[in-house]
Amino acid sequence: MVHGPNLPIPDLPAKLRHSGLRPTRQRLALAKLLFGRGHRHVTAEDLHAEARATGCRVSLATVYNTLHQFTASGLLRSVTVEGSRSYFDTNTGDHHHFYCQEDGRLMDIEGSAIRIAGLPTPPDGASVERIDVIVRLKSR
Amino acid sequence: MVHGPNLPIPDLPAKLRHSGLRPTRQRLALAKLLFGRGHRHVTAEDLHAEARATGCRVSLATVYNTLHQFTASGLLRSVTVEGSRSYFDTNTGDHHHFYCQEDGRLMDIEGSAIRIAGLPTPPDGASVERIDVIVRLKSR
DNA sequence: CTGTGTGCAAACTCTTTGCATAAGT
DNA sequence: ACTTATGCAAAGAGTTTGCACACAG
Repeated sequence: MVHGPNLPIPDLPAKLRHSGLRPTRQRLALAKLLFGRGHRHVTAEDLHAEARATGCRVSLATVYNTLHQFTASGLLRSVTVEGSRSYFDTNTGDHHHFYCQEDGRLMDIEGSAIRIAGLPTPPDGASVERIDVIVRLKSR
Repeated sequence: MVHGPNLPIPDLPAKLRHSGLRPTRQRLALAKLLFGRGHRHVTAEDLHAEARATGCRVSLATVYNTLHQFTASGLLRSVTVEGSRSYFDTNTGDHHHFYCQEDGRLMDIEGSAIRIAGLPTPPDGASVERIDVIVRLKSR
């Protein structure tokens, strides 16, 4: 959790403006859902459904556009765990994921918790951009 | 590399039969491309194109079916690196991947090379099925 | 023969795009 | 006003499915 349950909502219009995005009604509504409290992992469909449920009229295309704009601005990070769906993660810091295959849920693993040793040097001319660790879970 | 460049081709019909799959012309042709020499990372499109190039008449649907059957039988393993494409890996042993984002190429990292420390205990009722490490590369 | 596998084309899912309309500054 | 964002619907990529025909045992 980044904000406690009842802390003041961060200044979302400023956050968007700071990323060069106009704080439109739709973007603000989506930002509120995404950043309003704690970290989240959402798919476009998830967020679209949530937005509609809270009465915000927004199209799925706009949700996709917005998620990509937020990702490009560094407000979100995308997580790939399986082919079909794309997940977007409000935690843009150093961390990894548990992935529950049964229900398709993601959980953060603190980046500082995991230490990776013995990584070979990358091929010539290439450098490491990021390391993603996905711990796939099955229910026992 | 698992077989040297000119070692005898493994007994593919037996390999398939052992997995409960009838060694049909198409499956044998695909198995030969996949397992004929060394480890490979292919997409369905890749394999389909290769098969056609070597004169094997096989449909894309059959390539998908075959890749999934091989995966279910443990002859292949699927690797997810980004939403759109699915990769299939002939290396079913313990290992991880370099992923070159520019050209979409995968390279194996020996499983014994990497050591992961500090993994938190999985949530209650869940156990670790597999850990995937993807080292994303950018060209420098 | 008998049942499994294959090819084709159509369906399906998730995602992106084009263009007219609406909204922000 | 002027520019950027949105909605809709259609297109697009990758993958899957249904069914008649073909082939392996």
